[in-house]
Amino acid sequence: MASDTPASNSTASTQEPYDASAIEDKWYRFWEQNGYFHAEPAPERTPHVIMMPPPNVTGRLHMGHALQSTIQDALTRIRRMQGQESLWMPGKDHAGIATQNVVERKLKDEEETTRRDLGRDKFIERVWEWKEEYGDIISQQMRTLGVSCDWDRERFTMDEGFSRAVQEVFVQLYKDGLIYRGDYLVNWDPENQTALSDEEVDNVEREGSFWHMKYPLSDGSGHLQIATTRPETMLGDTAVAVHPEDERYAGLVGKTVRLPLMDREIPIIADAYVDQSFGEGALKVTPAHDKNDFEIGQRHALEVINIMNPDATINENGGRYEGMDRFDAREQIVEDLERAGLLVKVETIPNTVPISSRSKEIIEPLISRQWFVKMEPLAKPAIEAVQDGRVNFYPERWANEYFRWMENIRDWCISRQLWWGHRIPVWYHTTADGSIDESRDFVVAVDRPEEGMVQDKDVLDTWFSSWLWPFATLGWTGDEERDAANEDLQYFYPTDVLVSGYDILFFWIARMVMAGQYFTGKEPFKDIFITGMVKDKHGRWMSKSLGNGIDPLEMVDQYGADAVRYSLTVLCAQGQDIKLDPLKFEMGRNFANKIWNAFNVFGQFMEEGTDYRRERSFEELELVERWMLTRLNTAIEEIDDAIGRYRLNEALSRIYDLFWHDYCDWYLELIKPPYGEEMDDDTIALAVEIYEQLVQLLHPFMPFITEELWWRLRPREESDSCIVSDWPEADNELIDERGTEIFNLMQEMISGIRNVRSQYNVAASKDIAALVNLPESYTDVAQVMDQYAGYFAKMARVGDLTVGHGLVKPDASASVVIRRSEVFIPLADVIDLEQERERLRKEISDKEGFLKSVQGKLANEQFRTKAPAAIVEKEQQKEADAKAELKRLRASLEEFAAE
RNA sequence: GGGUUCUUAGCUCAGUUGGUUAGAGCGCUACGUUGACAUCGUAGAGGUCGGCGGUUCGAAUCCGCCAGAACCCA
Repeated sequence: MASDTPASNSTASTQEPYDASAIEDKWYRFWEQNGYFHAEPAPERTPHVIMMPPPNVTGRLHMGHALQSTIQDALTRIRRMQGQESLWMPGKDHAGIATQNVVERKLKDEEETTRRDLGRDKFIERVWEWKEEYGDIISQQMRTLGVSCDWDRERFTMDEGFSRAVQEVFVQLYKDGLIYRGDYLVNWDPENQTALSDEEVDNVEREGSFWHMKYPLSDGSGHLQIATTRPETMLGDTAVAVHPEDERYAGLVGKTVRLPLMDREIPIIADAYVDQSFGEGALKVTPAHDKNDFEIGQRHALEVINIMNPDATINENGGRYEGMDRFDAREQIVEDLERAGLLVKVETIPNTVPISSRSKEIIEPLISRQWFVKMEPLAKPAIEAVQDGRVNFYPERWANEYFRWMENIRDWCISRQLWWGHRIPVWYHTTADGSIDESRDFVVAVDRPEEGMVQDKDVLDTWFSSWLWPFATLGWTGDEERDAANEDLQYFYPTDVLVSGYDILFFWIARMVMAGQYFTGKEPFKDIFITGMVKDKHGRWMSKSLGNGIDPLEMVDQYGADAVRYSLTVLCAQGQDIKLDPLKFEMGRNFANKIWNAFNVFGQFMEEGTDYRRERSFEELELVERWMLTRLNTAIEEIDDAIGRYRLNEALSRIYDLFWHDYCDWYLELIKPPYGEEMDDDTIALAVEIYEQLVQLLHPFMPFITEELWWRLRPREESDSCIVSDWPEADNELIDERGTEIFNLMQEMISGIRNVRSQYNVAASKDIAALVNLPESYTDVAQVMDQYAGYFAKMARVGDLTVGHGLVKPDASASVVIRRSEVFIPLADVIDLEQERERLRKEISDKEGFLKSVQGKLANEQFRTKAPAAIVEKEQQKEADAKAELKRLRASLEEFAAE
């Protein structure tokens, strides 16, 4: 079964730094070929399902993908190790405009041809060819990150079944009265010549000109002054509006003005929409080219004159400006107005301009016949789902954004004048010459209802397919019986958590909730984990134009996939954006190197092919071993808890700390045999056992190196693998509280001794003596410290340790005070009395400050009565400790003073 | 104009329900290479938690106002 033989448990220790590139590809192939990523309905297990936000087929891996994939993979791997049937469903989005643009550009560059030259069918064929050739690049790139998604189930929004589901959905919504067709003002992208939804338009603040011009009154009694940022739209003006309460214009309402350049008479109307204080207080009304004007036009039954062609040139309604581009026409019109003496002034003002998020072209509002989804009925239950906690946002605050959008929702323009996408399932009768017969009703149906009918030429918004992603990927058809018999759908849906960035909260996440509820009756996921966005190190968006992008593949190449994953995860805190400096990947690389080398500490003593595990009672373990197990088992609970709250950075930091600062810095240092001696098998056994659990805890985050190391720990079954090993469980039997307290005290003493050594520049190789003076009551502590005097020797080069009660401080010794205990370090040959006095004075002064703050609290009657007893007790303990320490510190100082 | 978030060590940032004179990584200083790791170790310096007020026995944490930054929506 295993097609790629894993490494033997080679224990050969290496002196080389860890080289990620040497192992990562191997393990990915191993996992994939052994089917570990694949999930199947398994009634005896609980499923865990994540739907990968499908990247565009045109996509290349960027840091945002890397971050989100890493998080999804970590969650998927954790649940898999916890025994759930963990499905991470990958796929890709056909990305209508983006893909069409890419192929059009290619046609132009390579063949100097256009889609129109080719014709629709040929063009679509070419897009499919392109998709086959290049559409898989991002999936290949994602593999380098180690993603464990179920590639066997990979779906594409244009797959046959998926496409059919999209059409079914359209038909159903139409039948339910939630889809309608109409002539409305839409966001028109002149570059792509298609309508866009409101969400695809970015409002960008720019500096713009504000032209003030005169509209002469028809009766010759003067003129009205009007200001606009888009003078060319005047060609389509059909009224001038003033505020009904504006006294300046009270007498003018009902009169008409003569529209300059067009020589057309248009009425002066009163409408409360007009802002009296803005500009001149008089508004030119162009119902065909402005959203607000459109509404004013409806209220006053104004004529609607469209002056623009789909390519944003002026059409036949624009008089002599016909054929000019909108911006050329603007210049010409301004010039003509000036020549006619009708231009009053030009101001420069900040102006919000709508930009197509696709082409970056300025959007033109245009009256156009399009298909819309009525959103309000869909929004209502989607709001309730979040209110009722059936769907939860992490972090919670995103719920507010969601509500705000949902509550102010506007109908969704879903038709696009593109060729690449799901064709709208609407059919028209034709006349004898083949053109659409407008006198007969259209038919909405997935399949051609009648020979000779033609299908609507437009396609649907890409998001109209991706909002079905959570269930359409599982084969949903909309047919109740068939869906009930669909095991995948029944088992895996609804899903558990969606991981995505806030940039597509409205486009996609919110709409998925709606679609899930409407078509399946269930919310598509329980949790929504919103990540921050990856920015450059100055906090700017990464973009091609700025050239500030950091290529994840390059980083993987340089630091290793595990390192990239580590750093991204640790930096991803609670929805904050990540300001990424490539140097951050050193954190991950260094950590990988650390654990790699840590293996050698015991690995060098291991014999190949030996399973060192053995039964030993907890009580008979060495102190540091019991302490390490206590740390581990305490940490596991905290790690599980953090994961449950989607605080992966916390969980991972905890593992890092445990591995580096507990396991490496203390545990390994203390179990190391003296130079030239062997490590005994019992010690190896436990070191391996703990190391294995650490490696497992780390595996979801750094899968490659942990898989490699896992295999080196002992002989494994071929069918086994770290990726499917059992997630460590906290064991309360393996906690030694008293031992841990004593060990902690020893740690503090060792730190103190090291501090003294460092202060007096005692050579690292020089042995020193130390006397540990303990309170009378610490009989067990004295016994343990005596027993483990070796720890002081190893960690602080204390060659001669005395442990006892009531010990007298030797002359010329430094002292370290820890609560009620102290350590004397005789340093006759090196000690500098004045320096030691200074050190003690500083400690005394620090401690006094501390004591003062504690006593301040305790002196407060309110604190004693109102604070919880446990808190008060804690403060009392602190006071007692501080007093004891001060007493000893002062005594030491006095001794020196006497010398 | 409305909303959200952020402001903590030189830099980048953690800090769950308010309760140790605040933590990490990097950087900095000193020392260190008789074998796990210099992608390292040991020790250390460095912060009145943006400002002002309030609530509270107690505030980096909760509330209000102000200043600055970013984003979303109009």
